[in-house]
Amino acid sequence: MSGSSFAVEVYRTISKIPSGRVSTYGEVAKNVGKPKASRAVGAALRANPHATIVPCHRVVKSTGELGGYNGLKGIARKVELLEREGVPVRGGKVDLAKYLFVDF
DNA sequence: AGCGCGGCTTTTC
DNA sequence: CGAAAAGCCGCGC
Repeated sequence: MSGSSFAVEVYRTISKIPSGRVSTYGEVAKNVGKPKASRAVGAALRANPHATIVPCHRVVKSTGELGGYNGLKGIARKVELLEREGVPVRGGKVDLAKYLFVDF
C-alpha cells in the first residue's frame, strides 16, 4: 500500500522539514490529521517508497532520540546525515529545544 | 529521574 | 480477509 493518503501526507510533511532541522513522529502525525498515529508514521516511513526524495532521517522521537531507522543499524548513517546538515547528535539524541521543527 | 505498561494507526504476510 | 509487527507516545510508579 504505497498510495494511502496518510503515507503521502507524511512524506510531504517530512519533505517540508528544512535542512539543519528535525521533527518528531508525533508532530508529523499531528500534521497529517492523526495525532495518535505516531507509530503509523514510523511504519509508513519504514516502507519509505520515496527514500531518496524524503528526508526520513530528519524525523526523530519526541524524547530527542533518533528512534530506529532501518532496525537500529542505519542509525549511524542517520546521525552522520543530521550532523552533516547542521544538527549535532550526541548519545544518539538531538536537541529538540533548538532543532525541532513544527512550523510547517 | 528511570523503568514499565497499554493504546492508537498504518503497513505487511 | 485476519492477525502480527513497527523507525512511537504519554502516563503512572
